[in-house]
Amino acid sequence: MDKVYNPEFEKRIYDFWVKNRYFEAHPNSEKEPFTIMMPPPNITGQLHMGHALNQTIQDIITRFKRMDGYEALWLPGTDHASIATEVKIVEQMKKEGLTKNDLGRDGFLKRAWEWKETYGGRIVTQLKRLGSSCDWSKEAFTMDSNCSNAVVDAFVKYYKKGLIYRGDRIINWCPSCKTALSDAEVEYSEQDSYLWHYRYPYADGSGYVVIATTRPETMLGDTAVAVNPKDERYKGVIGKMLKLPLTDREIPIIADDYVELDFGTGAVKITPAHDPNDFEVGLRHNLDVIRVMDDAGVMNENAGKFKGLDRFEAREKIVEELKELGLVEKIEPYKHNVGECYRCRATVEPIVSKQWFVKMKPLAEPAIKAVKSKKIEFIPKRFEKIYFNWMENIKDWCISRQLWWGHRIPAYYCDDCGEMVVSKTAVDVCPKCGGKMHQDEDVLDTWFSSALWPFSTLGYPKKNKNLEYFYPTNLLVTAYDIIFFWVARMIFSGIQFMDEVPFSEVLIHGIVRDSQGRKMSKTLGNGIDPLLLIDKYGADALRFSLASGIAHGSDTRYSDDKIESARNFMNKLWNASRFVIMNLNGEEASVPKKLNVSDKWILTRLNEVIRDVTINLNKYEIGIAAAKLYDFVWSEFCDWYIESQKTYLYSEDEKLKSHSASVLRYVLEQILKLMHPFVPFITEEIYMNLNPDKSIMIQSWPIYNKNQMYRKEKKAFESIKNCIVALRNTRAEMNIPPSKKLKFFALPSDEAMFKKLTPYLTKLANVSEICVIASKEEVTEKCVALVSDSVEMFVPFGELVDVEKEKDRLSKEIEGAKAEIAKSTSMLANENFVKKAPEKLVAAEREKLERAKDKLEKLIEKLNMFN
RNA sequence: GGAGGCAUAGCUCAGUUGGUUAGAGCGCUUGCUUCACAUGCAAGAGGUCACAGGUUCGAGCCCUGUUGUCUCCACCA
Repeated sequence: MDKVYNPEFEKRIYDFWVKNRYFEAHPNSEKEPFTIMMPPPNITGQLHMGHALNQTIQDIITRFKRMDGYEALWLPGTDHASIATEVKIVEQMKKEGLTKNDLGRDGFLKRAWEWKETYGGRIVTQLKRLGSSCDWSKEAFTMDSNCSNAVVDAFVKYYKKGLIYRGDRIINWCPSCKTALSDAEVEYSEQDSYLWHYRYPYADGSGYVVIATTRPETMLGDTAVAVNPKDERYKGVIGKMLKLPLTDREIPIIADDYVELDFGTGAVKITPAHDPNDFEVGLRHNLDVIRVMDDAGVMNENAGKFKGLDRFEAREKIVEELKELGLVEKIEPYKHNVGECYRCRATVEPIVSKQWFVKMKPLAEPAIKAVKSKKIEFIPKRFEKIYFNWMENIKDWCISRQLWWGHRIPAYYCDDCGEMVVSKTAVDVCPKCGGKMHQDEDVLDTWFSSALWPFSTLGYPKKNKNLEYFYPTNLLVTAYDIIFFWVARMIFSGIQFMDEVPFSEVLIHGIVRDSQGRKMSKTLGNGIDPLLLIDKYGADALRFSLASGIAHGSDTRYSDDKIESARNFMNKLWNASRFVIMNLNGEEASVPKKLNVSDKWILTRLNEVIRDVTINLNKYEIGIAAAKLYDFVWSEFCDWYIESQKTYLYSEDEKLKSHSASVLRYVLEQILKLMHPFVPFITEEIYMNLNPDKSIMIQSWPIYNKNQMYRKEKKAFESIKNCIVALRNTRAEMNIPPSKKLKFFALPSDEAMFKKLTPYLTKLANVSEICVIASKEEVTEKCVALVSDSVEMFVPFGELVDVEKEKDRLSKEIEGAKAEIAKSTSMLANENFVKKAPEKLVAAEREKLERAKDKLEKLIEKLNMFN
């Protein structure tokens, strides 16, 4: 083994795992399944830190469950990402001077599939570098035949149940992508703008009404002005006609509760074709719907002389003309939220258009119930509130997209009579009039297919063994940003088509921010490429740094320090293993019958860690488990156990050497197994070094063994640790060089136990001689005295002792002991404490007080020795 | 407008159901090339647990309020 940890073995090991098909899961009646569906990354995607975190968490859980005896399936795949991919390809074509229409639908799709073949696998290759143990034999793609069948099946079933309809509604329109968007696909951001106040003159010339608007260009589509029926200011004018400026139309003043009394002027222009609220008002009052913009956001023929102008140019022009007409009352600076397309950032335009919708209320109801009844639990729980809030206020889901890349809507229209048929298979002839049928041009929202992911990937709608065995799945692991897009929709889809919720637990994690806490983004250029980190530090170091310090649902920060620290930990594990291996002489990992105090201590601690880490992992407390392992491996196994064993390993006694080597190997192998889910590569490399051709990833998870719990020896060893620390401490304070061997007198409380522990003292505190005494009278030299629970130590430093310094030190210790006594005394003097606190605690407090008193007494004696 | 998170050492964060003198990593200071590891070892400095109340024998933890900060949802033209 190399002296320094070098993760170059990662690729070899991953290939080994894949070759041996260790990641694959199959229906197995002997075992319970544990299934995780991977959130499918977009085929346009490049691995980023968010993926790395998401993958690390899923892989830790999958590997743990696999070792813990489950048939663990982690099913991977990719998403066709309809809009994102189409945008990318169109951009690419633009560079060649091509447009979608140049290629036509078939030509474009051919190109899109080629693009998918070229780039779609890139993200998958990248995921593999993280060590993800997913079952690649089941890899799915949202547009493969399985998933596409599921989409068509779901659409038709929804339609037959009356849960999908087609109609003219106001939807969010992206004039740049030229498609409808769902509500979830619009992101709002506050922008500086103006609130324009205009005069709309009465048709009879008797004056005017002032309206306020943030979007002057839509005025050309106004079909009314609304006021609140309770508004005294407008009591008499309801029903009167207004002359709509810049047009030859007249529009009525109507009364509607929707209008707020105290905002703006109390009079609102109503544009049903370009505002969701106005659309509703329009329905209530039977108003005309006049679209003034086309699909590209350019003013259309209804805009009169403004036709052909871009919407923002039109805004300026209209304001200018109104000014000239003297109809502008005032212009106030105003901040308001503007909706943007989540893909291309263009300002979204609410537009009335004919689209397909999923009726949400009937779907939301059982989906809410599923979480309320705890069939599904969110971890942490607070995200359930967010989920309920969304589900309870949900509006119908616009699912049609005016794109080509995606699942084409399985609806067919007759060219002659207009008859519509929704069908799983192509319909060429109209069942009504025999005319020619053509398929709907639109495709489905990309999230329509992802909503089916937990069962479409397992072969739905075909009944099969995988679906039967692995569905419903156990756990979904995702960041909080796609709860609405994805998690919620999977829940109602699962209930709808499988009659069962798709998973029982949803583990929500945060996002990875930069070292300053900012979101990583392309525009900020603060993104960190995980692949570069893997090259530099290794995937294990990246995984461990991500796993450390994460808590359910909270964000985490990336920093170079963190990953370096993780890499150093890998180096520590590597070198500890190297040390153990170097000292092996054919020993197996075994626990001898007769154990010494250090063995009993490390075994006790090992079992405590096994118990705790198992509990933590079962609760998905990955950050806590990682911290416990880090501390145990570094601060206990390496710093104390390995160090203590040197006294045996460097002795001449072959039996002692061999005994120590066996236990070291045993504990190390248990550690490797506990660490494996977190850092699979290094643990596999070391394990195979110890056990050629045996893979660690298919070994059993360590089991807590209460027969290896030795409380007395644990206490004894820990107390000797304290003595050693005290000696080192004193040495440092007294400026005694570490190389100088110490001699001292010891007055132990339990002599037999103390004698068992002296070898460690000798080795770890660099002590040459310990003279066990029965009474402090035997100490004649000038000494530094140390008091601990189990032993009093008198260290003759001779000339090196600085009397004043030592007196200071003792005085400080005395102060500490006094403070402790004072606190314990007052606690015990409190009747309520003695009466109400658990007996165990009161007893512990009494014992503590006794110990402190004893210590104080001894310390005072010591101090007196100097006076 | 509504909902939620966070506030603990210089920085990043732990702190499980309330119970020793509140911990770790990084950084800082000091000393060590001790035969697994300088990606290391040892020692040290550093905290009014945001603020104000309350519950309790006991509060970093539970409750109420305040302040700061971040996020999500809704959206009044």
